[in-house]
Amino acid sequence: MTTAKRTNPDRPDRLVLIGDTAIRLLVERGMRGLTHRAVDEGAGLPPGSTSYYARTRAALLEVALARMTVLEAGEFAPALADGESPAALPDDLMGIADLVAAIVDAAIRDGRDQKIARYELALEATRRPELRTVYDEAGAVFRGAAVGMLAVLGSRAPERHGRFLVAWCEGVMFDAIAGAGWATPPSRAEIRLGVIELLSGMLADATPRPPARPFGNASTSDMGDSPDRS
Amino acid sequence: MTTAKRTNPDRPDRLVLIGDTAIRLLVERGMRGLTHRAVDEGAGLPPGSTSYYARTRAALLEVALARMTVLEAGEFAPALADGESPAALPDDLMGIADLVAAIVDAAIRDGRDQKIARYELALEATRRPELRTVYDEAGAVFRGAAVGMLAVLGSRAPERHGRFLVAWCEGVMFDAIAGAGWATPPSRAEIRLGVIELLSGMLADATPRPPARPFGNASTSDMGDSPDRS
DNA sequence: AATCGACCACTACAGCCGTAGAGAAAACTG
DNA sequence: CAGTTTTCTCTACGGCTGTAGTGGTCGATT
Repeated sequence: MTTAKRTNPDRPDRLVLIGDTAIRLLVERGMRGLTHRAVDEGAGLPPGSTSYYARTRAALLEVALARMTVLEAGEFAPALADGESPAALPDDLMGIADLVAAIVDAAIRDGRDQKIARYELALEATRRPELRTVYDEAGAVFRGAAVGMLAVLGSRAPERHGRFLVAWCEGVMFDAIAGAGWATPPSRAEIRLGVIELLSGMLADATPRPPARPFGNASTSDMGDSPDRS
Repeated sequence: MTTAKRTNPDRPDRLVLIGDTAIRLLVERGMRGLTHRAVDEGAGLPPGSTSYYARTRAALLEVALARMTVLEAGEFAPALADGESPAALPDDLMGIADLVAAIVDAAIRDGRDQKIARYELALEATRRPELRTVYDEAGAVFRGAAVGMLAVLGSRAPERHGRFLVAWCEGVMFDAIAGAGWATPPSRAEIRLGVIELLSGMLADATPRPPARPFGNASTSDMGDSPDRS
């Protein structure tokens, strides 16, 4: 429907090259620097190619966003679940703090460009509903994992706590990457401390012993994955 | 030095009109929609006016950012300090939670446009050092207040805690405004709960009785928890 | 009162933008 | 190997963008 002409999997199509270049341009020059011709040039493609694969500008943005979703999914795959078993997630506070700190620290240090491009597209999605959809789906996965972890820890409000945990991470990352704290980003140890404090505040009145079953009792429906999924 | 021709206070100059219009365009159409001619049109000025007051595009961005700094300062003035007495800030956990929740809630609900423009400029500042400066100063004020409040509450690491409190707020706001949680922003009560949990987690090992002296305007020097640079 | 200088409106121009379409090249079919 | 369809390259065009410059208006100065 959008513009992706060929989804043939046996050719790693120019679309991913165009998407990667678009993301790079977004980071280096912002929304104003992302143009069809700039992508052609930046990707070493013959002039007009981008204009052919993404006829309109909206289509070009969708290509970039789609590519970014793929990249981000691949980024969290090793951390969240190697196969698709969420049981690989840690189930104690310290383990979760380690994991979260590792993810945030990595995002600040190595994933800076990724994040800037994401913010740029998030802002654009403010004005383009068609981007919003894709964007939200990606976020739901992340949040689902957080809700699941909070549930395992015995939180009495895993939905809200998971959401605020994600928000905390997002805020720390934004501050360190694009905010006023860019000059002195927090160390990984500081992040870890922060996560521990946040979680222990949330769990002050948690059920004393976390339930034995992996995940599964969040207030609303989706929240992550059921224990067994085919 | 930048481009502000006239800082004469007795004429509320076209510069503020231009700045306001630039901010509005930033929100409605993004960076790509902010052009000299669009500002002329949007502000009802004769064509060429914006191009005269802000000869280059960089100058136009600075006008917008300067105006936004003023607007934001005016926004927090009633909440933070009417004169400049920080003693008006609450000094107990619940009072602070109320204040923070009120600020964040207001930002999400009434200050959405303000925030979007701010994010847009923050991203641009990633690539323009001259914007960075102004931007950071505004953030420092906010963070300073947070550090002060945490110090009053007896935090053992007010620098870090204040910073993470601000980051938490920033994350909640971003999520609700431009992030995946835009559809269901948290209620003010939920935000309040979140702040209380965050603060109580930070203050688990706080000094039992908070010090009596009001603040101390912790800029960067004194109370860092880690051996950091000054 | 004439001059002068600041302030401002308007126009010009070179360059880049999104997008469309015509035609070349390649791939596929028989 | 001829024909046909798909995939791509290249060029064109109207419109918008940043920015500089030119001349006009108006108040202040002497």
